Amino acid sequence: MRLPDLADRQRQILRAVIREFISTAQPVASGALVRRYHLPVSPATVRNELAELEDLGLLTHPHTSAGRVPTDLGYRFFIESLMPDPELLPDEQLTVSHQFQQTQRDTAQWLRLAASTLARLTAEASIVTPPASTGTALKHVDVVPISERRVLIVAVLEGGAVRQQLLDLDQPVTPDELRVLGQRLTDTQRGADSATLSKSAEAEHGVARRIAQALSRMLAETEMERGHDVYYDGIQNIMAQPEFGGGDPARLREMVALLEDRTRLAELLPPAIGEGEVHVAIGAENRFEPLLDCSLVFGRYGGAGGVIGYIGIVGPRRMDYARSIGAVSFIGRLMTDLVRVVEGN
Amino acid sequence: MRLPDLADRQRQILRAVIREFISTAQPVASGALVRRYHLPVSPATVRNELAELEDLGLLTHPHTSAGRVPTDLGYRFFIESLMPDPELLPDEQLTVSHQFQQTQRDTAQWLRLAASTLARLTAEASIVTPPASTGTALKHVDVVPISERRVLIVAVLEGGAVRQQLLDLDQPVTPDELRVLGQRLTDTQRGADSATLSKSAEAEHGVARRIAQALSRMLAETEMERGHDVYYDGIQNIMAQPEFGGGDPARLREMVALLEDRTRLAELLPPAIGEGEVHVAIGAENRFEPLLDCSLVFGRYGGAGGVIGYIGIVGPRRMDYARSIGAVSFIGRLMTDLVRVVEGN
DNA sequence: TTTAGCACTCTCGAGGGGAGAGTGCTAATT
DNA sequence: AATTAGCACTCTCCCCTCGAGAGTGCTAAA
Repeated sequence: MRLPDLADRQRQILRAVIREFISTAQPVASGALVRRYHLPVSPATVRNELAELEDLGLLTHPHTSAGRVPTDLGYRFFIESLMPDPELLPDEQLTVSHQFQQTQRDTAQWLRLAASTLARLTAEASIVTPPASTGTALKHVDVVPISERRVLIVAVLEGGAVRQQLLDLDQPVTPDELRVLGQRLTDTQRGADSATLSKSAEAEHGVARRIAQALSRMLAETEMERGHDVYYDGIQNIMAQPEFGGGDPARLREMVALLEDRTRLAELLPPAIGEGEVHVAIGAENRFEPLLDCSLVFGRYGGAGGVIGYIGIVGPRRMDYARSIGAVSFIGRLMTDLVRVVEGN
Repeated sequence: MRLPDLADRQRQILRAVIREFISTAQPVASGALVRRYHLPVSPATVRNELAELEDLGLLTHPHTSAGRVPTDLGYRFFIESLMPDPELLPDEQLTVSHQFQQTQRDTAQWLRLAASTLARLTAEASIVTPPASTGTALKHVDVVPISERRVLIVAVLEGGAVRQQLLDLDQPVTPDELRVLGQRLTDTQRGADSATLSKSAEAEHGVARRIAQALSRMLAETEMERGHDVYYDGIQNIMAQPEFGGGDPARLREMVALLEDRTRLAELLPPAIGEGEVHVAIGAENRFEPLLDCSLVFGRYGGAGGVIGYIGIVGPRRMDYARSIGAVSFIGRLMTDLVRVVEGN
């Protein structure tokens, strides 16, 4: 749908309506508009303009004698050409950066922090997926003795993720043997995916074979698992929104169910986002029925080494898009930097 | 408060009231009781008994012409002496055990699985804390080269947890040197806590010192952090409960806020639970105001090596206590086994 | 001790204004 | 031609009432 051209005054009025509705959650009346935005015209004039904006499909009426409410198209217009600069304030950026630097350099913690920061900044619910390399390749293997016949296999993946698994052996092995074995596997299997490893395992014997097989399984699970450990936070924020609190509690429950179901959650992500872009899906643009009254603001992070993840927020359509886009964009850049550091370049 | 003695018929009626209220969420009437539980007496007789149970403090009246509702004491009595065997069904136990065995042997995954299983089994919200050893002692150190001047320190702790951290070095180091260094640190520092390590670090020089300091910091953060990565699941379940859906949405929001705030969440846990016990806090027995209408069912797992964690569920007072206790107890035993396996004995 | 009968109480939902808010239209004004 | 004042009209929301229904407590009989 092409966005219409608007006269200056109409743009000004549309912007005011959306601002007002975002902050009050109530249909906006012509009188209130004149009063609060000091428009140099009378309510009657504003009403005429509002009627025209409605004809253009940018606003609606809940009922005859109610104020105006933005439509999906109205929000879209706002985002495309009325919205203020969405960048976060410099001191906010600084504070957030600091928090990330102070956190232990551990991927899981960064993801948790990203989710909670995003939720706090925007006062919406946030979603963060772990960085997943398209290949999930092996980077380093370590075999740690736990007891005489039990070892802990630690695999470091390209994306910086660390996977570990216990393995019971059928014969005792010395720590030295294990160290050598880990070294050899690291040297020969660096960059392998689960299929390659599975093939290599057949050329091995005894303990080495068991371990190679275990590694292959670990990689396979990691490859499958992408999207299964999504981080989310700020459910309380969407519960605080008047449109959900006052309305149908079942609808709200479905939304939370969607967030809690990690397998469905992955499908929420828009099919393809370019690097550094932020994608906004408003209301009915979403595929999921429980989210018809919601908007998603999503971004992608990472990218250089094929390792990417998604971050985003979910909130009511009536959301502060400038702030949301600014926060998603900023945290996305931060996460991209972190992924680069972990990747080591 | 001491629990009163009851005649057989009163016990039977109290049990029926609680069962009925648990399944319908509506005040229970004398007539319905007679009809549905085939009591061999008339509603009038039941009414007399109900009045007496009310005098004993086990039931209440929302208003004059409403049915009976259990009090906290009533639930307590039910749990202590009316409840059926809380053990899960054998085939349920089998299914759950299987799921745990099929999962990758990784602590974080187990915790996630425990939380989601608990939520699914009980249809309530679940909380699971990671196993935390009282000492958080070091078990194994590995230093993985990432690039010429950047290493990944991997520390395996007694509880089976694996912590990793990136470190930038001021001089290049070869992979062989790192392997030797990791080996030496593992040998000399096994069992150390953050304070011990910090002292040892002062005796080291150059790269080894930097790494020992980093290790100390990692341990310190892990020691502090206990309770900061609590797992929870099943928020949608409590949202589906009629007492919350129909009532005050703000109350529900506060509950979710409590669950999402990991620092406060840790305080929820009852001060001391014995090994294998399951503790039930009903309604007003909770310290937190938003949970006055809720019950907690909590258990402890682990224990042998001083490594313990907590699992539990949160739901409305009107909860299927037998099932909840059975589920918490069973998953607790499962987790205890897993911790023992990870500890290696 | 149990039970039938009955008056009494309380909730809940439907129905009925009245107040208030806001629009759309028309006609006057700039 | 654009703007505005004035006004009728519409729709929601809240409060009130009232009757139906459910369930109890009490009394007196079995």
